Amino acid sequence: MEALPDTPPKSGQPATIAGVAARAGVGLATVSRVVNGHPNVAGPTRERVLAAILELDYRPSSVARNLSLRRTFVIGVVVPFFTSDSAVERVRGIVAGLEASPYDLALFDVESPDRRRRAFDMFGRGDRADGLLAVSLVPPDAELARLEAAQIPCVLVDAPHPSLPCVVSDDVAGGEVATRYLLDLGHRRIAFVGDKPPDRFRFRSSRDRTEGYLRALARAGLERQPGYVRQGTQSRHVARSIAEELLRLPEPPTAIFAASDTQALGVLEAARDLGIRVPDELSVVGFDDIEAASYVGLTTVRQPLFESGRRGAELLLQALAGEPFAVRTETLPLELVVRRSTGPRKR
Amino acid sequence: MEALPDTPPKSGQPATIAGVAARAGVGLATVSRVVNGHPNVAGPTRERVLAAILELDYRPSSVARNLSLRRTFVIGVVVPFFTSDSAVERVRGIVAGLEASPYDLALFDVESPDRRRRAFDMFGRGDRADGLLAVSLVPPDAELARLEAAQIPCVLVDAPHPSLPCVVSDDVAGGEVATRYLLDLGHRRIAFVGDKPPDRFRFRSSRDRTEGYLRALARAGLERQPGYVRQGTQSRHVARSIAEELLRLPEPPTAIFAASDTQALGVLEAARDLGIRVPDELSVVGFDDIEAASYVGLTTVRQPLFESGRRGAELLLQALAGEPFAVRTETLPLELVVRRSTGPRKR
DNA sequence: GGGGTGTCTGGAAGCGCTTCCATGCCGCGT
DNA sequence: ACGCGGCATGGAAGCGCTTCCAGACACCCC
Repeated sequence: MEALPDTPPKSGQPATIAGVAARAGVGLATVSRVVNGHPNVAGPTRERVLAAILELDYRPSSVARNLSLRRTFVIGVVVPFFTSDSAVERVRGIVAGLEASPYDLALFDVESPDRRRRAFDMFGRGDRADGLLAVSLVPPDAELARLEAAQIPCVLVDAPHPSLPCVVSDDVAGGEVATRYLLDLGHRRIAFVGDKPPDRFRFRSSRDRTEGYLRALARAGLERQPGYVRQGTQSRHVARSIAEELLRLPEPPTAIFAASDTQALGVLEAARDLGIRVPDELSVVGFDDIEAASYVGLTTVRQPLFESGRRGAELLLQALAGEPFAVRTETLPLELVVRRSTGPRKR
Repeated sequence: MEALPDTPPKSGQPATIAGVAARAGVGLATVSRVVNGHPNVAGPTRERVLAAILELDYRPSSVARNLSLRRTFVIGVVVPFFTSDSAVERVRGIVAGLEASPYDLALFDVESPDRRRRAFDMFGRGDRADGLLAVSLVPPDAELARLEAAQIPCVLVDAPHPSLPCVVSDDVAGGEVATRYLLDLGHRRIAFVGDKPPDRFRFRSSRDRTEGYLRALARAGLERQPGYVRQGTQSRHVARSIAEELLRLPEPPTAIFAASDTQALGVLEAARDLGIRVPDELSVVGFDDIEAASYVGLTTVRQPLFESGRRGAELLLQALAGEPFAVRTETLPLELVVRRSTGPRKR
C-alpha cells in the first residue's frame, strides 16, 4: 500500500479512470487492472499507472464500480435503535464482526412503521446492500420474497424465522430460569413487567419471556395471579409507573421479573421511590445484562448481546462468500447472573 | 402513493427501466419522467407506465441513479461508536434529525485508526455520501481538503474546527462549573479522572474539561495537587481502578470529578468496593448526563447529547439544501444536574 | 522459419439511470 | 389554410467503472 500524498491536488473535479489512463499514457482497462491488482500488467506499465494515480490523487468511484459490478459492499442493518439499549449492544457486535471485512455498514433505524417500510423497500431492490441484518424484528414476508428474488442474503438477530438463518436466544427458557430462581428463593407472589404484544414486525422476545414466566409458575403449581402480568413499552419510565401500581396492590408482589434490564431499572426506581428496600422487601430480576445492570447490581438473565451481533455478521459474511449456509436458527446460551437485587423472601 | 402488491412477481432479475418501458410501450425517458414526477406526461401514458411499474414490481436502481445524478442521498456519520455511551445518544439525535429527510445514514465506526483512515478515505471521493457528520473527532486536514474539493459538506458534532460548522458545548466551562460546585460544597481535595490526551483525531473534550477543572481550582486559590489528575481511557473499568488508586492515597480526595458519566460510574463502583460511602465520604460528579446517570443518582453536567446530533443533522441538511451556512461553531448550553452523589464535605 | 502458446494491452460494450435534444403532433391565430 | 409555439415523446449520450474480446508482440519448439 502506497502512502497517499498528504495534500490532494487542487484540481476541481475528482480524477476519473480516464484521467489516469491519459496521464499514464495507457488504456482504461490497464488502469482498472492495476487498481484491482490483476496480474498480467508489465512492471513498468504498472509503475506509470501507479505514479499517475498518486499524482492525480485518484480514487475509484465506488458508485460506478457498484453499478458495473452489481455489488455494493455494504451491509444493511435494520434495527429498532431507539427502543432498547440491547439493540445498540448488538449493533456493536455487528460492527465488530464486519471489522475485518470489506463491507461497510448502513444503519437504518426503523422506529416508525413508515421508516420500516421504507428501509425494506430500499433493500428490496438489491442494490443498496449486498446483505441484510435485521435486529430484533422480522421483516414482512413480501419484502423477504423480494430479497430472495434479488439474491440478497438476510440473517436475523434476535428474531426467529423458519426460512432464514437466525441468531436467537431461548427467551422462553430464560424467562423460566429467572422465574424459577425467584421461586427457589421462596417467593410466591411474583409479578411480571413486559412489553405489549408484538405487532407484525416487532420483537417477540417479551412474549416468549412471559411464556417462560408462566410456565415456571405452572410447574411450581402456582396459579397465575390476574393483576400480576403487566405490559407497557420498552422504557424505563413506563416500567416504573407500572411497577408502582404493582407495589401498591393490596397484595403486592415480593418479587418482580422484568422482560428487560431497562424495565427492571424502572422497577428499581419505583421501589426506591416507594421506600421499598431491595432485595429485602422486593427481589428484582431483569433480562439482557446490559452495562447498566452490572453497576446497579441487578440480577439478570445474561444474553450475549454483543456476541449475537458478531455472530450474525459472521453468518452473513459466510453467505456472502458463497458458502452454503444452513438455514437454521442458532441459539446462544443464556445465563442467570445473580447480583444484589434478589434475595430470599422475608415476609 | 400507490399500494404495492404484497407479493412481488416471480421474475428472476429485478425489473429495469427498460423493462417497464417495453411493457408500457413507451420510451425510457417517459418512464423516468413518471418515476420522478416530472410534468409533461400525458394522463393515459402515465397510467400505463404506473401500471407496468406495479406489475413488474419495479423499483429504480439507486446505484444507477446515483451515478447519473452524482448524488447518493446518504449522509455519512463517522463516530467512535464503542468508546462512549454519549456517542450513541448523539447518533440517536442524528437519526432523528434525518428522519424527515430523503437521506439515509451510513454509519462508520472508527475505533481503530485504520478504520478511521478508511472511513475518510471513502468519503473523500465524494461519491459515498452527499454530506458528512463527524462525531467527537476532527477529521485530518488532508481529508478535509478532499471533502472540500469534492464539494461535500461536513459538520462536526462535539468537536471544534476553525473552518467547519460545529456543534459543541463549552467543555471548559462545564469542567469549571462542576469543580466550582464541589468547591462550594466545601471540598478542597478534588481529584480528576479523565481520558488520555487526544491524538490527532480524537476528542478533546476531556482535555477541555480538565482545563475547566484546573481553572476552577486556580480561581479558588487552590494549588493543584500532583497526584490528583489521572488519565485513562473512556471506560468504566479503567476509571474504576484509577479511582481505587486515588482513594487509597494517603490523602485521598473527598470529591472526584470525572470527565464523563461512564467514568464517574467507575468511580462509584470503586467507592462501593472500598466501602466508601457516597456522598458522605466522597462526592462524585460526572459529565454528559447519560441515561444511566439518572438512575444511579449521579450528579453531573448535563450536555444535550441528543440535541447536538439533531442540530448537527439540521445544519448539514441546510448545507445540502444549498442554503448558505455560516461556518461557525454553535455552542449548546450545559447545565449542572445535582443528584445524590454529591454532598458537603464532612471531614 | 512457421505455427503455436503466452503475456500484455486497448477498444468497446454494458451496468441502469437522467436528461438534452430532436421529432412529431396538436391547436391556435391570422 | 398555413405556420408556429408548445406539449408529449423517444433516441442517444453520458455518469465512471469492469471485463470480454481481439490484436500485437515475443518467445519457444519442432
